[in-house]
Amino acid sequence: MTDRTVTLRDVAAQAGVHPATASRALNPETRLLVRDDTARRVLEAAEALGYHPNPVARSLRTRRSNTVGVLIPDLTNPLFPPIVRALEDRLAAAGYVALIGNTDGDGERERLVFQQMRARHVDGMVLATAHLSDPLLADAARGGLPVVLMNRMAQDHSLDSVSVDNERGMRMAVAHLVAEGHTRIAHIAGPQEVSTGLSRYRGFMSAMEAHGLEADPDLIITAKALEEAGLNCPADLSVVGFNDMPFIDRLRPPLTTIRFPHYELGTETAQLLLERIGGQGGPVRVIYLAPELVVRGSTAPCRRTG
Amino acid sequence: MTDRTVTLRDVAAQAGVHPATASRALNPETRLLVRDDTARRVLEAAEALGYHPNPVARSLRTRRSNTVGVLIPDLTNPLFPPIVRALEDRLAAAGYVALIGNTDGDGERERLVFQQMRARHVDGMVLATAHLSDPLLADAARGGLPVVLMNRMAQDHSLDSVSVDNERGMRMAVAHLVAEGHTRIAHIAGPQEVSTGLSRYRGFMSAMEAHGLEADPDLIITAKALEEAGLNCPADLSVVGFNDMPFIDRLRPPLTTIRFPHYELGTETAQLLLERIGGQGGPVRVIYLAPELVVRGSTAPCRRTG
DNA sequence: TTGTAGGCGTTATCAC
DNA sequence: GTGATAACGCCTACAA
Repeated sequence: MTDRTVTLRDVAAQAGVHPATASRALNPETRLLVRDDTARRVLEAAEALGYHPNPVARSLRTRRSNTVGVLIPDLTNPLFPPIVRALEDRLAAAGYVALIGNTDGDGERERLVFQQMRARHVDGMVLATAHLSDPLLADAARGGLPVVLMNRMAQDHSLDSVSVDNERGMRMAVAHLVAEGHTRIAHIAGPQEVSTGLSRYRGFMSAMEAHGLEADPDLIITAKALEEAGLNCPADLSVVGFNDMPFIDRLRPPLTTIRFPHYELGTETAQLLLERIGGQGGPVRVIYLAPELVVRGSTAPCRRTG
Repeated sequence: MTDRTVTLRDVAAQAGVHPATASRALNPETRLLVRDDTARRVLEAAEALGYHPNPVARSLRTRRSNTVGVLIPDLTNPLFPPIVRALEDRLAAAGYVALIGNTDGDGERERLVFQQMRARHVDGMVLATAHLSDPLLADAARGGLPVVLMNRMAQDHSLDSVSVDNERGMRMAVAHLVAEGHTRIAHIAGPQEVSTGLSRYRGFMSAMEAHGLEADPDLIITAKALEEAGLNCPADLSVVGFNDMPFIDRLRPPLTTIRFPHYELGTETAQLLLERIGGQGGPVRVIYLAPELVVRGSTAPCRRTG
């Protein structure tokens, strides 16, 4: 039993048919073109020889790599592991593998990695990076490469995207605080150049307005170091965080958060991309996933009100 | 400017040479076989046409995929993102990409994913999974597929491996507690079937012995729910954790931990694998990476002693 | 229903 | 130094 890799010819020879016939028998899509017992013979031969089709040869022929590129800023950002895990699970179920590229938010690296992945002939791309230049995207679209944006949207809604609903999440946070009797509500804002930061700001402002509260400009803060200012949470103030994470319930006090369905974000993205790769057309889809409010110890009724 | 993919023939035609010559000129390894100005002409033509070699065709011909399989239990285990990130960084620098497979510690899935990756003709494998059957490993070895174990070792040291030194880490933990005056030291043990659990147990026992302390069997515990038993840390007892993590310094009290160099674990593993893929022989290498003690608030001098 | 033939894009082995 | 040729393993018109 030598270890030479067994090829389609070997299977065909063993089954006493032509390689073309063996190919047809082995491929579920074309099996019906071949007589039943012939097919069976081929299948048996393949099994007996331990035949595995060479995906490289197949790719060269079919011009599909069963491979998908995924661009993220940084895998060690705790946001991404569940997303990537979900992507890989869903893709694997469809016979695809993901090539992960970390860009660290560097536009130049994004460009580079994007092109390397195109060079590797990925069948589609998932983009979770913020700065990717639109020329590149337009280029990909023109070349017919399916692209799905993840947790990020095209300004003009010109591309498929799957995101969590940051604006809605922020409204839930504000509503919760209002329900606890709070009226002086601050917003510690993230960078406004990326869509998540902007959505949250928008959500904050619209929620404040909806509740008839004034958003004090002095309470829209960009730094993040006020816990140590001698204030006690939740006695002196309530805090709602974004993005639930492991261990965040072990802080003192446990942090009330808006939890986003990150795993599902990956699943939905993969699903949409697979449909596009499969040739499914249709209008651009912009999908939002709803967040959830997880109430813990960092929020409490307002003392002045309660 | 039609969008047909530009191939080597196109470049050759443009440069007025034979495709074989163009190939030689384009490949750094063989460029010296071609006359300088010819090479330059080819390079210019390639540049002008925006030529990118087709890696699939190249793989088919050279039987190398520039691809590496990585089997881990679960990417969402916070241990793995830095490791995987490091692997990908180092591999990317060498022109390789990683295919990640999550196995959830399920032996059957491990087998399956392993074989799928072989079928995809990966050039090497990184295995961070515990249960992989040795027949499979032997099979891979026999087939000449480079394999490096990560954070796991072959019992008989028959395979390359890179691990953090759990035993040493445990000895550091015990030594720290002893230095604080503690003598009644418990060990909350992980599963003993995997090498990490066993190494830590061994380290614990040897350290206790080295310090002339008796390891009370009642204090070797496998469950993990004793913090809520009305004990105050660090007043009533000191605690040392394993595996430093984000946010673990925000617990109350901040957890003293043994920190392992996870990023470096990935880097070293990738490095070793790349060398093996590159045909570098030599004896089996078993590499250990040293841990570090990070003292925080969860350990304090023993009251009885101090 | 099955066989024939050609090509996917590249590189390796010959010649010249 | 360069060109011709074949082959990597597979798929798919087309012909029989």
